[in-house]
Amino acid sequence: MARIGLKDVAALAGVSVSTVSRVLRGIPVKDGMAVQVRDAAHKLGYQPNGLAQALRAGKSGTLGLLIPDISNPWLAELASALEEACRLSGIGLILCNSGNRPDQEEMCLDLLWKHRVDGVFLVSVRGQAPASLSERARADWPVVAFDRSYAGPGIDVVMADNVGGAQALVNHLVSIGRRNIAQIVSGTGLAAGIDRRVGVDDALRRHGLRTADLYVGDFSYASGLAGAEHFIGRGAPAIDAIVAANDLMAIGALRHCVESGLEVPGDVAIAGFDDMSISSWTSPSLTTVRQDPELLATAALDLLLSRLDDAGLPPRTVTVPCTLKVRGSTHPGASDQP
Amino acid sequence: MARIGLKDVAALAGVSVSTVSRVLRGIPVKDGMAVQVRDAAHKLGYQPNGLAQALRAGKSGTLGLLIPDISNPWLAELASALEEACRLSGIGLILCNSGNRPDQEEMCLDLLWKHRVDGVFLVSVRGQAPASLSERARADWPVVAFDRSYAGPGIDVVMADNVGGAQALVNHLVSIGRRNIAQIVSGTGLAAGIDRRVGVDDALRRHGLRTADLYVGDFSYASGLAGAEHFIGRGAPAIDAIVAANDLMAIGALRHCVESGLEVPGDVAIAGFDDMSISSWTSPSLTTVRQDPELLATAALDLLLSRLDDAGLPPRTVTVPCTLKVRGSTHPGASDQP
DNA sequence: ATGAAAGCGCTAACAA
DNA sequence: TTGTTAGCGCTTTCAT
Repeated sequence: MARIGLKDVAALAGVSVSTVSRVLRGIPVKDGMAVQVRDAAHKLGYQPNGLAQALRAGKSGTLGLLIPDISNPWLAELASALEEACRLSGIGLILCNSGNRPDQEEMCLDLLWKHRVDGVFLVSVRGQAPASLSERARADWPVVAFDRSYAGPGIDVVMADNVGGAQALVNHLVSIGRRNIAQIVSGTGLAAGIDRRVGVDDALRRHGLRTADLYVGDFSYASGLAGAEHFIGRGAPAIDAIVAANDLMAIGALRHCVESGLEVPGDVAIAGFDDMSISSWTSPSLTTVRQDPELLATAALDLLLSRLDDAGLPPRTVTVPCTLKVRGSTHPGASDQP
Repeated sequence: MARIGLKDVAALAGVSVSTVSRVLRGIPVKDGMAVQVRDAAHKLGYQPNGLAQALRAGKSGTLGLLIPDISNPWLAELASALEEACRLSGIGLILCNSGNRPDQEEMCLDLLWKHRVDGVFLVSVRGQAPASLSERARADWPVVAFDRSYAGPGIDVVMADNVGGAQALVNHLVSIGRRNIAQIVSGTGLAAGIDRRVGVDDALRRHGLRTADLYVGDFSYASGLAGAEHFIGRGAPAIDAIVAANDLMAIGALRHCVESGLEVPGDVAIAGFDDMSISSWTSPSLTTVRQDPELLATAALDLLLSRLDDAGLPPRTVTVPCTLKVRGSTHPGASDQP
């Protein structure tokens, strides 16, 4: 059974394909003609072939999003926000997940390219542009990256104010009397991790303090668990606060502390970065720095749409502010704030 | 700057487009020709147009996945598993997220259809097939649904053994002495929720028990929180266990109990269904029934691939077994099992 | 207002 | 072995 095309509809309606095309595209035709054609189309269950349309038009009308790990709740929230922003603009969004594998990231870019998405939102695995991206750039493929280290010709960047957020967080910890602050940083090359560390170090310095202890994680729950174990594993902890470079690690650290019988925040305060919905589900709930997915998403979409309009635009970088969310893991009374 | 096509490569290499096409497709040509052509292609930065290829071939070589909520960690894990399974088979997978809105679900199906994915994995918002699906089915669009209520012509179904899993869970609770078991069920029309309730009710009956109390949720964390509040809100709880239809609700219930100062599992045991990675991050970690994403994913892919091979296959339903995961929320000693 | 025809970029059947 | 050509299904001049 062959697919139904414009031709079939035209035959049934007794007109030419161009007339059918016009009717379907809303271009004026003789009265009565429209209904007749639409009728035939409906009778045949006609569905336009988007491939042919896109091939003809030279664009697909959909955007792509590539994320490294769909199981990371914050990335899932960012994806949701982008999806929603695109929906409001009447644009389709398709998602690809690279599972944290650089090679798979290339494959996903190829897949999106193959489907000729008009532009790509890129959250990358590493702090280094995928090799194939420079080829694409040559072909004017608009890309918005969520990592400043990608900034380059034809690539716009949206990022949270990681440095400022981290500073605000440290100021908070100091204000509640913490002086021995340990850090769980990220060993991945991602700019977000680097900037957060810079922010923390900087703020500590301003308070005349230094990082009490350091653990290098990888943004995962497991590494947060390991980090806390490293800090408090042997005897009474010499630290009174742990700052993790993201919430996943903070939640891991929190769990280790709680399971070890420590009081949080009494013995040790714990804070993360991102603010995912699950971050307020812990007991105590997690103090964190929120990087708002909606804000990032709308900024990213604006960037992409404007570049779609004018490919000659210079590379731009937009920085979105963060918000400190004080909750139970640093402030006993604030246990249930959203 | 025009896009580079086969024609341009052909011109540069001084051959015809078909020769270029052959070289790129690995079809034997005269020695030396291949390198020369490949060279030209590389020099021009040629990238094949997947749209044209797919249009020509009548298929895109990629599959689609439509999920209702990317922020649901279990769905994210299912998506990962499908992605991985497809990757191993050398097939591309693109994802769409309907954000739990039925209208958006239709739009996503349209989007996937527009991109002419060769088949679709569908996790639906409701226990009712999207209207547009029946149109597609007419056009031989292979669909694998993760909900038995979608079973129909041209639609295969993969599901976990929800009834069996729920029964095993109740047997466990009874074996540890619980007799007053409350249920947080799901009010959505999804078959999974219905089946789990059937399994629980059935197992209770076999033990000569009945549901001690019931709350109707919606598979969300918030509704789990509300459910537990409903059960234990007023005075001492008359129940000694809570079974939720999924982990998200169980985690909500767990948090409410812990925050209320109850001992878990001492005062009340809590169990869920699904087994997401975050389910073992709670304190105590959550007893649950695992429906394995890998198992479901490989079964679903098998179904889809076989139907791609032979569209005439009758509708099939595959049921995958579940595994009881006993952890700290029902069994104090089991706190850290994976 | 409508139809014929060119062509988007590619592959495959057919010729040479 | 290689080139020519006819479409895949659609939109869009260009004639009519």
